[in-house]
Parts: sequence; C-alpha cells; structure tokens
Amino acid sequence: MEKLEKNYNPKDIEDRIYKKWMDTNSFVANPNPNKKPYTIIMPPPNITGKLHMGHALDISLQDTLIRYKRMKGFEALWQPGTDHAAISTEVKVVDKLKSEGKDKYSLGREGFMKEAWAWKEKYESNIIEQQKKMGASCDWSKLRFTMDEGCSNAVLKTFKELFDKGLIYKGKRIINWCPTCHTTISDAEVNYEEQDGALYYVRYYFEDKNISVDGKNYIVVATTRPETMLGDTAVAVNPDDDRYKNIVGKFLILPLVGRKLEIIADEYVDMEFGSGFVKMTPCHDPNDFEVGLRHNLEQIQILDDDAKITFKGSKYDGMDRVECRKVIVEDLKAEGFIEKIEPYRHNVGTHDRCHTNIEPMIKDQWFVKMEPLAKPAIDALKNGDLKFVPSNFANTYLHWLENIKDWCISRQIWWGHRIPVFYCRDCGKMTVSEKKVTECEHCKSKNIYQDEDTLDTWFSSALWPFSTLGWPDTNDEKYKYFYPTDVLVTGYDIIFFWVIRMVFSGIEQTGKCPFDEVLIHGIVRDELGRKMSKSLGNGIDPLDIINVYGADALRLALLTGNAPGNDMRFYESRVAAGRNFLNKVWNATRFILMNDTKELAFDEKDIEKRSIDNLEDKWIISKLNNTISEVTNNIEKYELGIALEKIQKFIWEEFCDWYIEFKKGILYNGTDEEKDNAMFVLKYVLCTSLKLLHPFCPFVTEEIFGKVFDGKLLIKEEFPNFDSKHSFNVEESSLEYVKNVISTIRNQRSELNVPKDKKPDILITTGDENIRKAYEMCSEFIKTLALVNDLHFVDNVDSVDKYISLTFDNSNIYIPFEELVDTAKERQRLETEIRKVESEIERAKGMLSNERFISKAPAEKVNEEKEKLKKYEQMLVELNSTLEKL
RNA sequence: GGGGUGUUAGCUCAGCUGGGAGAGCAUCUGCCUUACAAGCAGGGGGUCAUAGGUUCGAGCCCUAUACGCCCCACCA
Repeated sequence: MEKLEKNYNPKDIEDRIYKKWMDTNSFVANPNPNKKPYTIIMPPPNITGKLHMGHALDISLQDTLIRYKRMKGFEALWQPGTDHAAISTEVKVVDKLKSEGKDKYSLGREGFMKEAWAWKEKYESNIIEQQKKMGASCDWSKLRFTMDEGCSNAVLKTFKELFDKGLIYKGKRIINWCPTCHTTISDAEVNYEEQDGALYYVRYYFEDKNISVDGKNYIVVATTRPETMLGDTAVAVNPDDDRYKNIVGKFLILPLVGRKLEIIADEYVDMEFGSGFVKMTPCHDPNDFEVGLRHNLEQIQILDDDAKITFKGSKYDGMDRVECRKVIVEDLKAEGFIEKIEPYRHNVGTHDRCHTNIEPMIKDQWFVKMEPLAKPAIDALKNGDLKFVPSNFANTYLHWLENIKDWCISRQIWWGHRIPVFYCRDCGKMTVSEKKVTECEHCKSKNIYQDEDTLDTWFSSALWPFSTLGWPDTNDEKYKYFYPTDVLVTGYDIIFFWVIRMVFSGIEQTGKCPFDEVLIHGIVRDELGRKMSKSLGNGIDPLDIINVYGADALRLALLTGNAPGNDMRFYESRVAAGRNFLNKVWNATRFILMNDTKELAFDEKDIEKRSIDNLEDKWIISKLNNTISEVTNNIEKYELGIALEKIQKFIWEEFCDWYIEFKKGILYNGTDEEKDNAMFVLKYVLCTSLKLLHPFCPFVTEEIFGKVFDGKLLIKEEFPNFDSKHSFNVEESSLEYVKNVISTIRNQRSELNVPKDKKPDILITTGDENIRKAYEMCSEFIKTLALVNDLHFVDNVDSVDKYISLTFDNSNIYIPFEELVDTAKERQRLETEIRKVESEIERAKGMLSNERFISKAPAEKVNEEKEKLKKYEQMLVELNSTLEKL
C-alpha cells in the first residue's frame, strides 16, 4: 500500500480525482425504476461572468446535498446549464465590438447574433471549468443552455399558450426605459438609489387673471424634474383639500410653453407635501400616467429613446435631459417663474445592470398578466406544496406575489428569444406561432414581418426546471422521472426574479410546483461585511483560494457555521482552519497506513462477524453510530453547518485525540491478534468517517479512500446508516468517565507544573464495581495519557497531605506529588471544589423542593435532578472528608 | 409607509420542537511526545441588547424600548 506524504496537498489530487469521477460516469443520472429520483436544478450561471463566492457557496450546498442523496441510494440528478443573460451579454458583446471598432447596427441582427454565439461558446466553457474546480458533481452529459433548441421550444410553446389564454397581451403602458441599454426593463430590474437633487418650486399662472389663491394669481408646483414640464397636461390637487376646492376645473398656463392646463382633483395628491399642487406628466411618471388614465389627460411624449428632449419647434428639442434641466431652470428664473429652489435628496430609479437613471415612458410592449398566475403560486405555498427553508422567506414570497403588477417581457435587444409574433402589413393583424410563419393567418398575405423584440431573460429562466428535463415533450423519460424536482438552492436576492417566476410558470405549464422546497442562502460578504463587488474591488476569487488551500477547504469554510438564509463574512483564516482539519484527516490516515504493516485485507462488513470486545472499541463505534444518526438528521433538515460541525468534532476530538491515542499502546506493543483487531476498528472508523465527510469534502475523502481501500470509489459507496446493534451506552459512559479522569489528572499536572518524567503511582478508592472495572480496563490509557506509573486500589487513604486528591462520581484519586504539594493551596483548591459542588446541590435541591416542578416537569427531568443531587451529595461528603484530613 | 431580520466570548458566528451557554480565529501556559507545529496538552474569557410577561423552567415563546441591517413601496 502506498504511504502518504507528510502533509495534505490538494493541488496534486483534485484535478486527478475529478477526472476519475468523470471517467467513471459517476455524476450521470438516468431514469431508473429501481431507484427513487432526487433532482436539483442548478441555477444557471450567466455566460458573462466568472465564478464568484456566491456561486462557490451555491455549489457547495448543492453538491453536498446531491452527493449525500446519491450515497443514500437515490438516482440523484444535478442538472447543470448556463443562462444567456440577455441584456448583460448584449452589453458585453457590444463593448467587445466597440473595442474592435465595430458596432452592432453595422453588423446587423444576424451578424451580431453570430458574434454573441461565439461569445457564448467561449465564456460558457470558462464558467463550467470553474464549477468543476469546486468539485461540482453535475451530470455534464445533460448540460443545457437557456437558448438551446429545447429551451427555445419551451419558450415558444409557453408564449403561445399564455397568449391564447389571454395571459400575454400587448399594450401601451408606462414602462421603465433604460436610455443606455435602449430597452425596457421590468419593475424588478429597477433599483432605487438615493441621489442629491433639488426641489424646484415653479409658478403656474391662472389663465383668468381674475382668479387668485391667497391673493396671488398663480399657484406653485414643486418638482424634482423641471424639464418634464414640457409634457405637463394638467395640475392636480387633492379633492379634499379645502384650500383649493373652488379652483378645481379652472385653467393655468404652463410657463415657457403656454399650454392650457386644467386643475383636476385626484386622491393621489398628498395635501401635506409641498404646496399641495402636483404637475401631471402622464408620459414620464408612472403615477401621473395612472392619474392621466382616470382623467383622460392628454399624453405628450417629450423624451426620445436616448432620453433627449423631443419638443418640436422649441430650442429644447434635441437637448440631453440633464442639459435641458439646467436651461429650463435658467429660463424659468429669467422670467420670474421660480419661487424657490431647495436641495433635496430623493430616490431615483436606476437600471440594475448599468446604473443609468431609468426613464418612465409610454411604449407599446408585451406583458404577462400576473394576477391569474400569482394566485395558484400563492396557494402552492399556503397548502404546503412549496416550502421555504428557512420558512420566514415565505413572507417575502407572498408579499411580492400579493402585490404583483403585470410583467413587461419585451426587450429591445437582439440577444434572446425573439418574440414569436408576426404582423401583417396588409390586414394589420398579428399571428402568434411557435413555428416560423410565412403567411398571415387572417388574410393569407405573405407580406408579414416578425416582432423585432426579444423576451426578458427571466422568461426562459422561469421554465428552467422543466425545459431542461425535456418539456414540452411530456413523454420525455427524464421529465416523467425527475420532474418535479426536489429542492431549489438559491440566494434570497433572486426570490423575486426567479423563484416566483419558476413557481407560477411551472404550475401553469406543467400543473405542478417545480420543486418541493427552496433552500435559501445568504450573501457572502467581505471581512468588513460589505457585499463583494467589482466597483469596490473587494471580491475574492474562489479560484485563488482553491489554488492555495484546495476546493475542499473552501467548501468547509463556506459551509461550517453557516445557517440557511443568513449572510456570512468570508475570512481566509476560516479556509486555513478547514485546510488544517483536512490535514488532520490526512494524517490520521497516514498514521493508520504506517502501522498497517501486514496490509491486511479489509472488509467493513466484517464488523458484524468480529467480536468487538474492547471498551474503547465499543465506545468509538457507539460514538460513531450516534454521529451517523445525528448527522443524517441534520442534513435532512438542511442543517449542513451543524452536520459538518459534528463530523469534524467526531473525527478530530473523539477519533484522533482519544481513540488513536488509546490504540498506540497496542499498535506498538500488542500481540499480533491485538494489532489486527485494532487495525480493523481503526480502518472501520476511518472508512465510515470518510463516507460521512465525503459530501462536504469530496476530493480529499475520495483520494484517501482510494489509497486505503484499494482504489474503490467513495462517491459510489453507501452513506452510513445508524445501526442499533452498534450502540453501546454502558461502555460509552464508562469510557467517558475515564476520559474525564485523564483530563482532570492532566489538568492538575499542568497547574502544578509537574515535569513530564514524574510518573506517580496513584491511589484509587471506589465502592462501585463498574467504576473499578472501568479503571482496570483503561489502566494502560491512564498510565500513558495521564503520565501515571501505576494504579492501586485502596480502601482508604488516611494521610492526604502529600497528595493531590481528585473526587469523581463514586471514586477518588490520590496522587502523591509529595514535595510539589502546597498544603495551603491544596486546601484552597478543595474549598473551591466544595463551593462548586455545594452550589450544584443547592440548585438541584431548589428545583426538587419546588412542588410545581415535581408535578409539572416531565418525570424524566425530575429523575435527572434527583440523580444529580445524589451524585453531588456523595461528592461533597468525599471532598469534606479529604479536607478534614489535610 | 409596509414587511423581514439581527443584537450570544476580544473578532466572526452556531445554538435543532424551551430543560445546566458552543465553535473557529485571537489570547495565555507548557511541549519539536516517532500521524499531524497546518500539531499536542492545559487555561482564561459571556447577568445571551434593555424592561416587562408567559412557564416548574427562557438565549430560545409573547409585548415594548434602543441601536443595526435587508427587502418592498416611493411624496411630486
């Protein structure tokens, strides 16, 4: 058998192991009637980006779950793929063209698409390679792309069906326009940013010079965007505003323009704000648009697609919106229309991709009618078909759905799914079809053209859980077997964008909620708690971390102590800690291999045949068994951080710090039979521990497993199961007792600075047969680990002044440290001990004398307290007696 | 304005259905003990934000307060 290097070095092994998994088709999942399916659909990363810490966390969680389920005997499919990321990609490709001196319009639609596909080919493979570095065990043979043929078919079919049901419509609505990207965006893509601006108070004079308010023949409107006054078509007041009731219906003259504006009354106006008058610009403000519909106001568009002013016949025509604001304000000032200007900080909508201020505009766009779709999605949550982990995110989900507005799905870009609508130049009607149409379905004219727009990128993402599994072919074996999927793992930041849309699309198209559970994770932040971002330059590249510490260590850092839904800060020191743990596992293995001189054949199933007699063997097997049970429970509840903590604690503390130390005696000096037995249990525990750890740290565990167990593949092994035959409660507590004895002796040695070579003969008194047996069985451990020469059982110790006395539950130990013992200090120590025990007694007594505790608390708890009281009372007697003898 | 969430050791965070406060890092002491110094052994350090309440019993449940964060809506 190979020996291991002294230290674990991930670099040498990770790529090799990954290749091994690929070569053995270990990630491939196919419909299998003999197994239960388990499916996770990977959130498709954008083809624009590279792997960041958020992905790393996402992958760590999903890969752990999928590997666990695979080992649990499920046909576990982790479906990978990438997203075309419509606007993001288009922007990047446009930038790339620009750097080459080209632009998209001169290339034309077809030429541009060619460029974009080339981009996709290049960047898709990048991100996939990076996912592989993380150890992602996706079924790469099923790799999909949101714009591949299958996904495109799904998009077309969905569009057509929704249209036929009247759930997709085209209409002139106020939408969010990004002047940089030259496209509409949905409400969800608008971010509000606080910006410094000003509140301009502008005088609008009455048309009729005889009308006045407060003795003035003008009113004052407050606005943050004076340039939009060019599109004003009314001024509104609140109908309950007593100050202005009598002027509703009167007319004002728009400054600089001269347009007649009616004063209208609408609930929308807040009487408290500003002067109580609001200028109405229906074309460039969503609220004004709504008011405008109620009052039939004229719509005057004053901005073009570049957000330049379009106002024919005026000097403002063609000005940029920012420039125009300055000029208009100057003009207003010059003509005495400005009452005052106040600095004002307010929220401005910006595009989440490019941060340009968005412009509300009225345009003819495609929308999805949300109300009928939202309802079943709300029901799915309420009736339990859909669960969130942690559950509080259900509120976010519901709140969003209950307040949902229609979804603008058309985009004025080229990279994406082209809207399958064809217009007839002859009859003017449209034809919606999944297939390419060459003639109008109404008048049979061939003079038709396709809608120029493409669909919002989330339209195809919404179908991802089933479009990747073969839908719309409902007879596809994958679809029938793997759909609906089991759990969706994603960050809380895209619940609105994605989770909601998958749920309502899934229910609408397939009749089923696309997943049973949604596991939500938080954001990975930097050490200062800031979001990692390009602009701050505080991002940490997962690949840099992997290069230094390995993917397993990174996974550990991301998974330990992380609770679902919570943000976490990334500390490199945590990765180092993870690496240290893996080195520990590595070295435990190394130790076992070094002592495996006979290279005995090992079959873990022999555990059933062998007689495991030693106390420490039963203890470790029992401990391991409990760990299996707890860890399984934790993983099933998505408590991966807790599960991992328990595995680490078992391996490091119980197995390495205690069990291996216990076994050294036998390995160095035991008989052949003893050595063989020891080697078996060591390998058994190692083998089982590796299985427990594998879903979390796949690379190292696979590497080690292969070395110890003759090249067997760990990924294909069964996850350990709890077995009641492996529970040895009595032996477990006996050995815990001895551990406590050893620790206590070590503690005293340390406190007294006892030199290592001073190995005393200790005296033990106990009236308990079982405890005496435990001491006897573990005498070698006590000798080597507590540095004791020998153990002597005595009935009584009369003179204790040269001893350190240690009192345990039903036993005492006297250590003759002689000249090292300072009687005064020893007395003090005992007194402290006594006070501690006394307070315990007091506590237990207090509880037990509380009648309501006795009557109301579970009997189990009451007994527990009684036992404790007995134990501590007995210890107190012993301690007092020792103190008296001093 | 609405909703969510946090306040636990010096730092970052766990703490499952309420039953004697944990981890990692940091720190202190002693060890290069032939698996591992990326290590071993031992130690110190917390009125679990505050005030009430429910309960035999509260870090955990309820109410209020303070400070913080996030999301949604967005007042021109």
